[in-house]
Amino acid sequence: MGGNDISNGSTMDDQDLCSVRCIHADRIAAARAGGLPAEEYEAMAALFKTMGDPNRLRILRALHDGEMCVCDLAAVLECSESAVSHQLRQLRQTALVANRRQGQVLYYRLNDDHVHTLIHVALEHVRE
Amino acid sequence: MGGNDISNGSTMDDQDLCSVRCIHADRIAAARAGGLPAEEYEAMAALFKTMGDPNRLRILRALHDGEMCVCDLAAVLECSESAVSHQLRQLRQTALVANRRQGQVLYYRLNDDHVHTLIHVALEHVRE
DNA sequence: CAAAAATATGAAAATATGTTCAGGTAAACG
DNA sequence: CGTTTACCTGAACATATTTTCATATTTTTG
Repeated sequence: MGGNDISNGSTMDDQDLCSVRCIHADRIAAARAGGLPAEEYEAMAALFKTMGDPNRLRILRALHDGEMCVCDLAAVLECSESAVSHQLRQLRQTALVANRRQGQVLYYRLNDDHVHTLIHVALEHVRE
Repeated sequence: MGGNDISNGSTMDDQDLCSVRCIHADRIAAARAGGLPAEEYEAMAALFKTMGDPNRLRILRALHDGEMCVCDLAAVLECSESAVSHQLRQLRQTALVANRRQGQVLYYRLNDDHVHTLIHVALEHVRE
């Protein structure tokens, strides 16, 4: 931590704010160059974080079969409607679900096919 | 909440622990029947939760180009090696990364192709 | 074999997340 | 038009997560 310089053995066209010990400067530079913009990491993290809860996954799986209203989902998950509503908000904010009003009832549905794919791949990974 | 019975209009072969208001008993029963075992929701949630952090996503993206050691990753993420090590443990526990020892250095790599697919689909979703 | 280097680990502190509780909207229906 | 029904929202509490700091472990090197 004593201001140790990096063991630079190649070109570093990016800014070299590397104030810690470095072994492979080339790969570090490459990884920095190939990195995504910060907003995309944030947006993807928000998406995955939203899917990182068993109850929200249950909601998504239930909606896979067709649209459902809030109290239906509460019944499926066996929890309060308020809890479901809070979770649906997160799912809405990450564009995983959308809703449609019919009279007093709001019907929720999956927003697109990405959800199916994500759950399918995750299941494959988990089951191996 | 006063012990209201469900508006049952179809067969409910499962146990009916539905003590809350229900509108569409058919869909509730269907969703319950089509549900996955609890462990699979838990495992998938653990997977997505692990991917639900910008820094861990940066690690995964960096490893996409090839294996890296801990201090390299710390340099890329511009954070402490201890923090990286803690995050790598989570990534190991969800089988997203694996490592290989060469002398003093541990080289980390992506464990399988699921990671690529998940990140690819998530990016698509986020960018639309 | 002792010292150095790379990484792992445990505990503590700061922050984030999920649920419940108690109201608050918006639409329908008498 | 007021009441009912379905849903939303904010605050508060409990729990989980992330980072830092100090220390342990593992492998090389002199």
